[in-house]
Amino acid sequence: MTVWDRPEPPTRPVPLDRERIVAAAIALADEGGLEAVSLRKVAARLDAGPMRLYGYISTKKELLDLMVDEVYAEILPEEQPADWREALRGLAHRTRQATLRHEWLADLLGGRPTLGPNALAVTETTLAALDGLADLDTVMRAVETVGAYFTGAIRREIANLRAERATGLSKRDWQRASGPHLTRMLATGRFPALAKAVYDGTEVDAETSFATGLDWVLDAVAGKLAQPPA
Amino acid sequence: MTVWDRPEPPTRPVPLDRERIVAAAIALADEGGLEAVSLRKVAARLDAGPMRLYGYISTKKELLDLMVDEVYAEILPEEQPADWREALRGLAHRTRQATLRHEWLADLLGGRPTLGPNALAVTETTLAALDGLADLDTVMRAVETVGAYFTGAIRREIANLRAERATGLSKRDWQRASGPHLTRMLATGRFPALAKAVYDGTEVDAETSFATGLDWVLDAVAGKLAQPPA
DNA sequence: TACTGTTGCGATACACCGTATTGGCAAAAT
DNA sequence: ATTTTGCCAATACGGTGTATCGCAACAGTA
Repeated sequence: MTVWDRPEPPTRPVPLDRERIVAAAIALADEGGLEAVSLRKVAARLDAGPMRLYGYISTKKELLDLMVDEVYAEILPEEQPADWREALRGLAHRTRQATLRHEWLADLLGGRPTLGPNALAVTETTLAALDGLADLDTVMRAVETVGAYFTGAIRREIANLRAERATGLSKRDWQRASGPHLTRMLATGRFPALAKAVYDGTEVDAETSFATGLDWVLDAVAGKLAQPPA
Repeated sequence: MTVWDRPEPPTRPVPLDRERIVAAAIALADEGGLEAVSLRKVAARLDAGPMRLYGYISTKKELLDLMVDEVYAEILPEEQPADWREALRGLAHRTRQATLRHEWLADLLGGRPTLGPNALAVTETTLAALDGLADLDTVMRAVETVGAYFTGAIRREIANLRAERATGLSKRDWQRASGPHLTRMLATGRFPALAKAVYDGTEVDAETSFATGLDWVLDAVAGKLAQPPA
């Protein structure tokens, strides 16, 4: 009896933990989107039966929450930002970059309150950067307003990106590619302003558009933070 | 043989159309959320077999798109708004109200480019209200920035609302209700700014918070629209 | 060492999903 | 009256999340 035909021992089960499970789920999602994440596939990637996961996770929703919080670790700034504006701008851009790396995050962003440790840490450093600049309510509103902006902007950006990817081409050709549908609609003449926008609009790249809108919002916040509490 | 025991004729199949299908789907979603919408249940509500729907709809995603566009009909303003600010503010508030009536909309908002006729009509009147106030690129950025804000804000509001509903109580009791988890986290002292925010923060109602953030963003837009094109 | 209790894992099972395929039946056409 | 056509229902398939259950390996005790 040689070594190589000795029957495998029944595959000593590799010990599992949340980290490994979450990592496997993220890998699947990065490769095939959120819809490629099923408990069965996650388990298979860890050489385990599906039910095994329930020892570490109580539901699929919980797994999704853990995935999100894991990505928040990438969003946490390396050092406490210098001023509030840099803190908020950095947060927005890091969130955007993380979402470009993990597109599935766009489907989850803002869908549920983020209470994981990493998300809390992100919120903490953000609040700390704004501490004392105005009364608490104003600070909260500032953070939430900026957060609402970049959350929505990122979602839209990913949505457009996917649509372009699906039809195959850039927004310029998009009017044609997006099918007869839109073209026909615009041709009806019922949407003159929209037609002008589609045909005459400059194609701006997503990042600058994101950054510009962000600066607008930050300008607005600056104005409100400056005012003394009523 | 009397009338009432005459055997039913084999249930003359009610003729179907997209409208009825979409209406049934929306009704289901209003009652039980998006996860209550399955082609089987929609069909059942119309006394039809599931496969029957495929004569009018080619995929479930398409049905969801149709549902969204149907709600955009509620968002369309009744009359062309007077000025740009009112146009954008109204759009934001109507979208929010529609989402409060159809909470599932929050799960779909911003998830996909909206190309249905009603959504296009909404975009059209919005663009028309801003037409000529600045160069096209600036106008587009204005619309997109405001849209990103209220999209994100609405999603967060619904997410919080669901969380509160799940734990049962208001945000004030939420720190306790949200389970040992958050409380323990805050008690670690690793999140001083966040703890202060949670414990000392005023509870502001969602609508004013939404409106305030919106006004900030509109102020910012006003500043940019005022500037002459570079 | 023999036996027993416990624990954790795998297999099985259930209800449901979106959708492809098939077959029969009623209406329309010949 | 017969054939053809078009639509609808039924069936089927491969997937999903999760409850249940039985077994096998280990721990502790006599």
